Amino acid sequence: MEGHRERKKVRTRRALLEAAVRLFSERGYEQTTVAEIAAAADVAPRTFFAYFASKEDVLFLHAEDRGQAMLDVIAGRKPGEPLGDLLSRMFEALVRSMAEDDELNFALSPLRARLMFAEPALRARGLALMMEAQPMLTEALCEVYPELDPVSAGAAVGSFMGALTVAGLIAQQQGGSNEDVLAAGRRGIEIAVNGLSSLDGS
Amino acid sequence: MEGHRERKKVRTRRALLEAAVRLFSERGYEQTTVAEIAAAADVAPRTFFAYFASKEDVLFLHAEDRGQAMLDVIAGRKPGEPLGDLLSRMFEALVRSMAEDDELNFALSPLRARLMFAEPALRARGLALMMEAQPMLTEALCEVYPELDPVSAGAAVGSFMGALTVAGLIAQQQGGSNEDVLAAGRRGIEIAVNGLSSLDGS
DNA sequence: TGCGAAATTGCAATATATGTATAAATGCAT
DNA sequence: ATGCATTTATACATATATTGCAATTTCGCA
Repeated sequence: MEGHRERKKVRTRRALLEAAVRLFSERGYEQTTVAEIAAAADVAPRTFFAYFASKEDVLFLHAEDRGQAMLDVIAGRKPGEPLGDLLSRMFEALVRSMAEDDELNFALSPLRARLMFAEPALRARGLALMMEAQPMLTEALCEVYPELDPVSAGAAVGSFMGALTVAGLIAQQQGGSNEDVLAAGRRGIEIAVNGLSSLDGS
Repeated sequence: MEGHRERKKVRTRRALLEAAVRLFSERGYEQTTVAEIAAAADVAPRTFFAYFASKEDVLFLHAEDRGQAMLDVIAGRKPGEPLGDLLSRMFEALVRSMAEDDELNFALSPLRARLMFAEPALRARGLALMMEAQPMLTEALCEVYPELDPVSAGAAVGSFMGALTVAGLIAQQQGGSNEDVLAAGRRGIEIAVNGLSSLDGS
């Protein structure tokens, strides 16, 4: 990866990324144009699209890595490990992967979280990414739980991801901190594992 | 609703709708432009946006009605009714609402399902609509289950919707018929209600 | 018939995104 | 170092969605 060329590419990418994040922070996502990002990074507007497929993509880097992190956990199911345990481990791996996420050293995650809450376009994109991952997770799950039919495996993945996502979303909407959101996610997992019926008699 | 004016508006809306659906079927969603839809409906391109807020909107009519149908079921919780029973009734109401959905008489749902499977933009939109509804459902649930904290209620909604959605999605990806998809959704509900742990010992 | 409201339209403008061709920068072999 | 090949950056052009505004047409009704 040595060479002037590679280093310059990294520098340009970083410049675009920093410019985008700064402008998004200052003026909001919709109010920032690709042309402005390019200008702030001192490149031509067209060049932006050589580095990022779309304006949204700036905020969703390494999404595949996170999917892969989840798949890895599933593939490493311990013998006889119950579904809930495995999926809980998967969640913790996801959190860890997100914490290490930042391509560069400044914190992208908080901004993304803030913007995803405010900008419908970004919320939709985040959801879509998560949803697209679920059939893959389902397939992986079927392989390590051969007794599971695909529909049931899909239901398991959907129930799990849905519970932790919406629980986290509610916590965030109530003004919770990152830790609160995380705790809500874990609470969601618990409920998904034990079933909704476990909420009745409490 | 009498009057030449109203009738003409309905006719124009219908013409746009039919043209859009036909063109989407023939060439796909991305390959169809708003200008073409307008031309096929014999109106000016600008007029399209007087009837539909966006190109996507053509395929997501009455989404609020379906959300309302679900909210109505929640608000009508029978005394002491368990969470799972209520949510199952909600699902059946949703299915019924979707069956009655078509604004006009031709079947929009199968096309929408097919296109949502093929076109990422539409998939994202459908997901977003569903996700946006979940906090509302959560709030409604909290009102009729006062002992439920918001995060748990959110987890319940998310688990439920996630399970039925992904189970249905998997069934569809496996080439299932509409009935198969519906059955998968019910199976997903069952799993969400009983909990993922119920899948272990089977 | 003619007035006022509503619908339709045309035109302009902005933004994302993509294709294409050209120019510039860079790596490499000689 | 020089020249060639490859990559990168850029300028230009284009397609499309979407919105604002003004003009115009159409319609309902007094």
